[in-house]
Amino acid sequence: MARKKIPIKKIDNINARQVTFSKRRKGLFKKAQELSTLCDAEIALIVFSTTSKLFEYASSSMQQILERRDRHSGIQGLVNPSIGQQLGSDSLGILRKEIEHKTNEMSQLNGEEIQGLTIKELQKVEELLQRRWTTISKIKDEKIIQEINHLKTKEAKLMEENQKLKQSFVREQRQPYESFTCSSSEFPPDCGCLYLNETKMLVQKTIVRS
Amino acid sequence: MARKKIPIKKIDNINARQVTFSKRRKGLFKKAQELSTLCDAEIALIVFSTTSKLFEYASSSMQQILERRDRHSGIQGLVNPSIGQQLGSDSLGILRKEIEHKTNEMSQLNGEEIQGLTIKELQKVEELLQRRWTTISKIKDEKIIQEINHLKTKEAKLMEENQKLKQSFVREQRQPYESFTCSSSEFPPDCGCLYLNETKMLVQKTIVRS
DNA sequence: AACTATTCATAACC
DNA sequence: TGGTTATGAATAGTT
Repeated sequence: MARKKIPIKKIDNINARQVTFSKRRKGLFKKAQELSTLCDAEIALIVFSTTSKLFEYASSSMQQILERRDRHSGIQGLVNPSIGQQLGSDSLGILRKEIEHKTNEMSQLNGEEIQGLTIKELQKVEELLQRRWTTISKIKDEKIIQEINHLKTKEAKLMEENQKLKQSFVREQRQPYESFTCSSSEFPPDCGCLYLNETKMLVQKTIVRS
Repeated sequence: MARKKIPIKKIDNINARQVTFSKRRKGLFKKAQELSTLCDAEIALIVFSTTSKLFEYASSSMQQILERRDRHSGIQGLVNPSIGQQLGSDSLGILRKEIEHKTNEMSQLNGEEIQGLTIKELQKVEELLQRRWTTISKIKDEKIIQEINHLKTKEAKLMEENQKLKQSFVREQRQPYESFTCSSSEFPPDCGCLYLNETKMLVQKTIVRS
């Protein structure tokens, strides 16, 4: 964009690259800030130079934005949509909306009047937000577990009915019905295993690192 | 930057704001990509629109870049980074104790060394811990959803088998099988709840601060 | 760091 | 939305 057009590929000359990095980085950050202001968008920008120096910009709090992204990514497309639309998906849909709503609520509280607060007030708000988050998190977990329990109940009923059907065959002196699905060994059915895996990952994520 | 210079402040007209957002966002992402290519920089860009839609760019892997940033911001060697990957057999109890131990370790570490840290360092630690929390929370959710999906799959299979059994009755000129409901459906002590408790303990020990 | 000659991005208009 | 254009901004090369 200047005296000459340059191809968009890695600049060979180290010095030129360094200069370009400085100039363009500055431009990029300015653009990010402008977009954020003009359009009321929440923006996080992280840049590592070749020399591993870190530059970052965040329209609000970097921490907050990354968390928001975590949640956003976490909620999307987690549920297998091909199976059982009739059952759990509605409650999960509600759950999804609830989380979204609460999250927005929090964002608003954060963004609005934060400038006029004293440190003590900020501490209180911080505490409040933290508590709200735990509450929401708890509610969410409970809902999901309700869903699991509901499914387990249904499974149990189905299995029982299934069993009785098979027994009916036997009673009727028929040849035993040949089972064709549900070799329950293909997937560890029990929560013990789930819990184990969960815990393991938990340990890794918590302790290992940095 | 066009027909007229506009002031950098929130655009009032909602429609105009939306248009500007689209255009400038595109420009911003292009610039980010160019900087990354030209200068061999690692870049992550996260944008939330006013409508909470997420747009993101990462020169490599977003997760990787965020982790790199964590590492960069984090205090090095604060936590003992060694724990075995092995974890063959049973021993929920052992695992639980290990978590407890490690968690205590962390608390102690936090408590002991906390005096020697500057405010900036404390902020970084705080941010790191919170991000870890969200990460764990996300992983947990994914696992639980997996469990739900698994149960749904199982349910579908059972229903199918059930259906075929019933059809067999019909084919055999029998009276249609009469559906029934079963009263007690017992599932094992719920892993979700157990896990949840575990998580909350961890969260409390991890997050409580300042 | 400045300074332009250029190219690029984009505000307004369709 | 999706294109066009006149103009303001960004910047590559130079000093």
